[in-house]
Amino acid sequence: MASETGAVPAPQSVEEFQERLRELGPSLPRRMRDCAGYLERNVDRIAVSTVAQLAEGAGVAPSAMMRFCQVLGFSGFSEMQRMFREAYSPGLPDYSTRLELLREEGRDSPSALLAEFIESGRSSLENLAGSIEPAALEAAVRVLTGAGVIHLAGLRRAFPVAAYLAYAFEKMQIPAMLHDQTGRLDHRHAMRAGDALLVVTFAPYTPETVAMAESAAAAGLPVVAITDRADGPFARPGILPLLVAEADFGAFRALSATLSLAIALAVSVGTRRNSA
Amino acid sequence: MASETGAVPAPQSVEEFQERLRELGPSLPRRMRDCAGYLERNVDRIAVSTVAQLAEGAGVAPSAMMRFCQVLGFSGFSEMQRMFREAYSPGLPDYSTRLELLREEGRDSPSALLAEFIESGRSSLENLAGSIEPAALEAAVRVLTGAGVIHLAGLRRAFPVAAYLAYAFEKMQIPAMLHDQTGRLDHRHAMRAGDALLVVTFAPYTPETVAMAESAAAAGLPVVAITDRADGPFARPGILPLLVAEADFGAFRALSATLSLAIALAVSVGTRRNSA
DNA sequence: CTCGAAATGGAATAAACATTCCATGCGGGA
DNA sequence: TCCCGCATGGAATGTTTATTCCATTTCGAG
Repeated sequence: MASETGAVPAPQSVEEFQERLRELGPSLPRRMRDCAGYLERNVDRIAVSTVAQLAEGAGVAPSAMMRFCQVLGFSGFSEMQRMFREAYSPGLPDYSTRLELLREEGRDSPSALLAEFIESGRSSLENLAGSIEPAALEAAVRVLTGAGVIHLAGLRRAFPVAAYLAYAFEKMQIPAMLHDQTGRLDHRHAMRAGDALLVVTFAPYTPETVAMAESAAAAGLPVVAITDRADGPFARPGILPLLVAEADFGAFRALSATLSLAIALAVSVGTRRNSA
Repeated sequence: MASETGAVPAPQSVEEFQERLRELGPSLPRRMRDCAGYLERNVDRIAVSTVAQLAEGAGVAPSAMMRFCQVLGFSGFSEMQRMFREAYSPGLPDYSTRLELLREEGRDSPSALLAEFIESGRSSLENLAGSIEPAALEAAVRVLTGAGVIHLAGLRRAFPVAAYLAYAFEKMQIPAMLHDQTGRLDHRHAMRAGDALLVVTFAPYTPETVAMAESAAAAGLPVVAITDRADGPFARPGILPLLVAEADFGAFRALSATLSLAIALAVSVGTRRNSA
């Protein structure tokens, strides 16, 4: 019985586990597929649940869940759970403890404030991971890769993002121009056919930035907009919105998610252009 | 037996739990103190361990660990563990699954790249939470709160941070000046007695920024430096370094931690100045 | 429609586990 | 020094949980 088809070697890590789930997902009988689906969507619960709880969540009998573990190559549920319990630490090992300690410095202390910004940054990042549309991102990269000069616009609190994009493009030797309104100079006529515009702006939108996006779109240039609302002034043809919901604390936000998105966009474009 | 001293109400959340641990830590018998100490340092393992495992880790008998749970106000270990297992979800519900999905778009896809930046951002934030010195932060806030004009310097990849600080201070109506080197104009003589300088720079340091910090320090102005290495040019009297280790992915970093620190600093200063 | 193989759910069994109880040890006060 | 009371560890117990087995159902091929 050693060389049977079912004698698979059993996943050694959470990554292998997820891979296995998806690779044999479709070829499985119905109840097994229910198990696979539920576990895939609730990997994080495996370490802290009983067979019965997971089975109920998946809508199957406990024995079905058991058999599923064995199909995956484990000797049983316990062995599988052991793997998850051991791999459990890296998540937030003493992260919340650290935050706790920072907060304890006092209600209005700088440390407590920092803890809040760290926390909102973290939740913004998680949110971004779940809400970004890979297809939209891919489309944006394609548009910018094909452009002659990439024009960058972003003012007020969006300015740091635009500035960082300008730095990154320059580093990668990609033609880009930052429209920073120095001297109130409006360089919109620097945008020529074949160029593209990348704007960054959040509600309430800065009029100058919106105007620039509209004039570019009217001229037929492709426009990519990093923004925070789907119903803003960028819901019109010719403009490709990339949504990022940044959690703010008080009147300010830490821009973690926005900058991550921006830099990923820039590096993708850079990689693709320089390898062509 | 309702009004006995030992009839404590039992913690309802992880925070309350930690608080309770610390408040009755010193007053406990030896073995109980061992339990408290070990649990405090391994809060994250409680949800995924058995009594026996925790007891062994703490170097006590299982029954001692049991009694400790009851001292805390729980009916037993199971009740305590239930609390931790339930409180466990909010952290990363399907966060790692989302990242996994993003990565699967393809090795060099924009989504996969974004996932990497999100991940390094998150780890930078966690790192910052653990490495920041509340005392140093407090000192920096005090220095900047007492200053006349706050001068801001940061070029190249540090420029977005300096720019965001300038935006935040302006919003809060705090006198600040961004030294952005437009027109190669060096405004260092705008720094007068009573002012302070806040610089942002990372290794390899931009010479202009370093020079500005040195000239300010030489003139006796207080200088706060947001930077990434303790052994840089800011290891000298008169300069207060705030260290932030930003994980970078490839040649770029997402600046999440740096910006969080910067904005926390700015808001702290703003709050304190405007309430005075 | 019929047969056979695979799948399924539920009940029975076995293992792991939490919890309690009690005998023993240890330290502090008289 | 002796005694009392609390603290402690280990064994016994009862409960929860995993696991296996088997009767029944479902599905697909002929």
